[in-house]
Amino acid sequence: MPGPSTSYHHGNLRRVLLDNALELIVERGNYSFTMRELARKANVTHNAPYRHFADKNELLAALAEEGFEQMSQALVDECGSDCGLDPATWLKCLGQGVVRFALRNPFQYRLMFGDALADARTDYPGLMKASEVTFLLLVRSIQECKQAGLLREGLSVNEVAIGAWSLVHGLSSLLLAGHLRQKNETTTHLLEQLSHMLFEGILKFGDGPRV
Amino acid sequence: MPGPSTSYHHGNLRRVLLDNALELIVERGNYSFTMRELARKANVTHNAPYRHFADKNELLAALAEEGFEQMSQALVDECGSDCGLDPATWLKCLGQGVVRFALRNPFQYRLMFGDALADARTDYPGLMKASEVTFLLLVRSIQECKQAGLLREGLSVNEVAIGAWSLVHGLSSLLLAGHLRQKNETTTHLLEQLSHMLFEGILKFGDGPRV
DNA sequence: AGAATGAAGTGGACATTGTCAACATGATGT
DNA sequence: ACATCATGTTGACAATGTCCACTTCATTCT
Repeated sequence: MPGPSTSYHHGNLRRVLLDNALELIVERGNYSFTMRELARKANVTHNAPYRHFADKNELLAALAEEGFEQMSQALVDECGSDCGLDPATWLKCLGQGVVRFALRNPFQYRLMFGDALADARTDYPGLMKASEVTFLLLVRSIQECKQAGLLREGLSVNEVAIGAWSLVHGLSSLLLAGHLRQKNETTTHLLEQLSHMLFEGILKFGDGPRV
Repeated sequence: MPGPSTSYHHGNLRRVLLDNALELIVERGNYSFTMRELARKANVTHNAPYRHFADKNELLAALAEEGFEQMSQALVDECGSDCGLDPATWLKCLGQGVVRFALRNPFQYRLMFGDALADARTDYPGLMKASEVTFLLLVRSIQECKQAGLLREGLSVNEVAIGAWSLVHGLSSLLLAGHLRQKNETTTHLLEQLSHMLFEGILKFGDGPRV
């Protein structure tokens, strides 16, 4: 039963903490919130949050994990969960989907790929797992390209996957960090040009998917 | 005169703070050092550091700025400060130089491109300037390519610059974050493959620089 | 030369935070 | 009915960032 809000046990604290944390991150553009602050916002004493997260990093890791899950979901929604007819088109959709997700959810994306967790990332198996699932989507689309004989000679699936991820993540990252003057070109135009560039680089017959 | 270390005025505090901060960052892999800690390490009272940096962020920004300056210097050292004979070779050298700098100075690179400063980046003009100087190196090499008639039809210098930066920064970032299993392939082999991929994508005659 | 100004460092006070230990509450299972 | 254990509470403590008033010293102005 959805609880009497006055009960001794909150019953929903973990979720509330995560939601409030993300809200504060978005509001302020940084990770400066404190655990005690979260406790106050949830009408709970200063130590209650620590029953759910050992420290702030563990909470951030949980947020990042959810971010990967949302991104995977968004990609499947937009591009389907496997190659339809044309694997190159699938790859293109996935790549552009990543950038769009980043622009739509800048703070989650930063959490997922940024250095807030840095080397500590490997301490959170759930997070590692969630990120690998996402990566695998892109890898599979490239495997399909290879099987369909679309890749240039001498290119391994792994190399192309790294190249595609680098391009896509690099663009997202630079856009979010404000390193790129957005100039006149709309983002969608830019996405088209870069997709084209990549496909010229990796596909046998250049020119990318004929859509 | 280089001072008696016992004098009331430290005389060199700013530099010492920066050096010690970077040392702590490298040691711990995060930005958890405190200002008071830096003060103790420099044999100075807890408020002295604030005469040089308004807060921790300003200190981090200063470190990032020096990082950009070092990277520019490294690139010029390795690749020269302008196109020698072949602009495509220059571009290739610069791109690979960025990745190598990132791998050599992972913590500085994270500081420069990571989200420690995030949106606050624009608050530090010196940092913005230093980063633009670095970016300009790559842009100039691409302008030279364009002038030499090497670029494919329909590709603007700006678009190619964004593509090249994205690829190069994305790779560096993913490598440092540990998102890529390094697998068998040595990094240098990977760099060659990705360079090749990019050049196939942007150059008229594919195949990249003939070196 | 001597005074004045201001940059750099000191010292103390205070609210806030993370952390630890002991305790209270209530849901769950046998 | 009772024991157990996850969840939340309470109180204490050292460390931190921040504010303010004070000191030291180098530079500049007259």
